[in-house]
Order: sequence, then structure tokens, then C-alpha cells
Amino acid sequence: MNTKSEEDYLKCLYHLQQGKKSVSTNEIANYLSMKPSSVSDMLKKLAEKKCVNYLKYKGSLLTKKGELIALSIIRKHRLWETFLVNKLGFSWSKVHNIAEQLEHVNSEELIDKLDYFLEYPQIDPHGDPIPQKNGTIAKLNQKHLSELKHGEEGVITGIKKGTPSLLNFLDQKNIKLGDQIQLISILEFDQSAEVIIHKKTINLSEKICGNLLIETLND
Amino acid sequence: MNTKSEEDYLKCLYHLQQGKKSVSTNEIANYLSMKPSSVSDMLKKLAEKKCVNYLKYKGSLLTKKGELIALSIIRKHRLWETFLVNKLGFSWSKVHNIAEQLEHVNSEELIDKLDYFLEYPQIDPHGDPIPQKNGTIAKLNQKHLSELKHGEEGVITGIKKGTPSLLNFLDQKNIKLGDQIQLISILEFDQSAEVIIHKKTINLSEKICGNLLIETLND
DNA sequence: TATATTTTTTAGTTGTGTCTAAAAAATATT
DNA sequence: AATATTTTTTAGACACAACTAAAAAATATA
Repeated sequence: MNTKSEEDYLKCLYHLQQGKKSVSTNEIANYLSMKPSSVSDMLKKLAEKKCVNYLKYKGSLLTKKGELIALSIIRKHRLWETFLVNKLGFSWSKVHNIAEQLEHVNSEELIDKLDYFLEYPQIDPHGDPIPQKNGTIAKLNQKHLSELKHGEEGVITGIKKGTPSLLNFLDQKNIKLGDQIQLISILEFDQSAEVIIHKKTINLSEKICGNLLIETLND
Repeated sequence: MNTKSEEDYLKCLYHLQQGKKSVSTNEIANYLSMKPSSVSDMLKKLAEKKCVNYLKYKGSLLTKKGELIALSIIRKHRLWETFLVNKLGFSWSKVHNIAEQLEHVNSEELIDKLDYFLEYPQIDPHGDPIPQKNGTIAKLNQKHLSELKHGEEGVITGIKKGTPSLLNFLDQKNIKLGDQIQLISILEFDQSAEVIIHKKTINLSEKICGNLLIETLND
């Protein structure tokens, strides 16, 4: 078992190392709001536990073992966020701090049962993919709504130009960041989109489609 | 805010002090599987925080402040246990350790929303009353099923004589400890009981009634 | 009541995870 | 290449919450 602190470092390393060949001590300190000396200490400890490849003065990277632990914590974090939003009715933006605490609760059975209860979600309310139990994780890719294939679904994760009239429209339709959306078809005569959102089919104009950013699972 | 450790001591004191005028250091140490010296240290600390009335060599009792904190943690513990059993499908007996972790998650909004999601339960799956947000808590009283008033409901919290044939019967009907049960009426000619359990009405013989212990909220 | 036993507290130690300050290594500048 | 700057590590301190061992107080026993 790992302490809460160790788990925080592993998760932090996972996020920082994406697409890099090494993560510096200062980067970690900055990300976690700690002093570099504290980070050095912990890296030494995690290296001894074979969770991190750490070369003095050269930076760090997760080992396979460390990466799997990090992914299991990210999995817990994102499942709990999904629970908080979908079941308890929290808004998208208020769940992070609570999930930061819940992610450290230690029980494999709990997470298995939560996953089942949530019906094995693939994407969390922020549009980030939820790692599977075995550590696999889908790649992210954000597109315009109009770029989706017919039938493809995703999560609304951004609004390109947040003009008041657009925000008003979305508010009126109760469309929020984090909502699941599925493209049915693009109508040829005006390029407007038939979509399913909140289990209802509605039509969105070309202009609106172009301003909605959608996170999907596959290319 | 209080540390996990402080919360554990306050909760422990709440449980130990029921019906007593003081709790000894050794009792606490024994309950928490710690050494008396560690307990002395913590009692001094909690006394400084005005959570405990502590007289050297004489024992301890919670202050009103300490009691309210203890009740809020017990409230969280019992709401989470209810969630684990009623929503995630855990069995009655496996939820304690997980709830011990979840009870330390700190977010008032989380507990409010969980309470609503669970439809404001009054009793947890072990038949213990759930403290209200304001710190009030119902008294416990365990009765035989046949002692309930008509229409009264409670939770099955014990089986008087666990003979194999009775356990078999309960197993076959899928009746478990922690299940909610409501008495409709006692039939005069054989003293058998009409009850609602799992949303269905069934009849239980006098003998079975006499062996089921039910926790109810009121006298 | 004097002594023995039990309970409780105090004093000092340990491990974890943070910190500050100083030293060492790596990198940038002249 | 020598020096200055930045980054990183080491060394030592501190808070927390546990521990052991010894001292002190309370209680029981002879």
C-alpha cells in the first residue's frame, strides 16, 4: 500500500510526463505547491519502491509499476467525479476537490461496484477518459461537433466563442459542459445537426455546432 | 478542521461514554488498539481544543462541541454505509471498513447531497439511527417483531435462535440482517404476522416472529 | 495504615512528510 | 574557459501521532 502523499506524487508525475522524456524536480514542486527539497526526498523514496526511474539532477519518469498505480488513482478520481455529477447532481466544476479526497479511499471491491453502479462509464464529466481496471486508457481528442461521424458520441468539453447569446441559448436548453451528446446526422440544406442530448433529439444550427467542442473516445 | 486521528478519538469517546460519567484512558486505548500513553497525549490536545473535558487521572467526557463533531462523523459513517448497501449492493457485514475511510472525507455539500440521494434515511443497514444534520439522534430500541405496533416499521438487526431451519427459511425468502420490515397486522387465529418486506407482503409464523429482533425508531 | 498493584502520565524516541538554509551540480553568460 | 545563475540535493529542524520505559498517582490488599 501507498500513502496519500505517495499517491499524489505518482498521479502528478503521470500528468506531467505526458509526451516528455523526463520531468524535472521543480516542475513537480510547482505542480504540487511544495518545495523542491521535499520533492527530492519523495523521489528518492519512490525510486526505492521501484515506482519511479529517478536520476539525480536529471529528472524522473514513472516505471510501469508506478504508472499502473497512477492510473488506478486516476480511475478512482474520475469514477467518483462521474458519481458526484451523475448521481448526486453536483455541477461539473465543483467536484474536483471532493474527488481528490475520495480517490484515496482504498477498496478494490468499492471501485468495482461503483463502476457497475455507474454502468461502466468511459468518459468523466470533464470529458477525460476513465482508465480501465487493467490500466488501459483511451486517447483524448477534441473536435467540433460537426466533425463527429454520424452516430458518434462524446462529451461537451468546451465552447469556442462564449458570446452571451450562445451562452444564453445553451443555458435555455440546459446544455452544460460535461453533458453527453450524440450526433445523428448533418442536414444537407443548412448544415444544421440532429443530435441526441439529455435523451431528446434536437437540432443545432451550423454556427452553434462550430462553437461546441466535443471530446470523443476514438479518432 | 480536525485530523483523521482526532476524529477517531472523538467518535470512540462518543461510543464509550454512553450512560457513563467518565471514560478511562485505558478503555480508549483498548478500543482503539493503542497504548495508554498515546491516548494521554491526544486527550491533552483535544482538551486544549475544548472538545473534551479531561481531568488527569480521573477520565474524560466529550464537551458539547466534541459531541457535535462526533455525531457529524457518525452521521457520515452511517450515511455511507447506507449508500454502500442500498445503492452499491454490498452486504451488511462488509461495509464497516470502507465507511471508516469515507467518514473522514470533508465536504458538507457532499453529505447533504448524499442524504438527499438516499432519501433521508433514518436508520442505517445495521439498524442504528442516523444522526440528523443538527446533531439530534433517535434512541435505539430493539423489539421482537410481534411487539411492533400495526403499521410500524424497523430494521432486522438480530436473530434470537439461529437454528439451521430458521436460517434456511430466511435465506430462501432472501431475508437478511439490515432489511427494512413493516408489520401490517397479527392474525388472531394463529398469531402469525402480515409484514411488508422487499416491497412485498408475506406472512410469518408466530415462531419466526419471536426469533426476529427489530430495531425501531420510537418506543 | 503501610505496602503492593494497577492505572495513568511524563519523558524521550521513532517514522513520515514537510520545511529552511547551505552545498553541489548543471546550465547560462560574458 | 572562467564566472554567474539556476536547479537540485543534502543536512538539519519541526509537527504529528504513534511508541517504550520510567515516574507518579490512584486504588487494592495485607
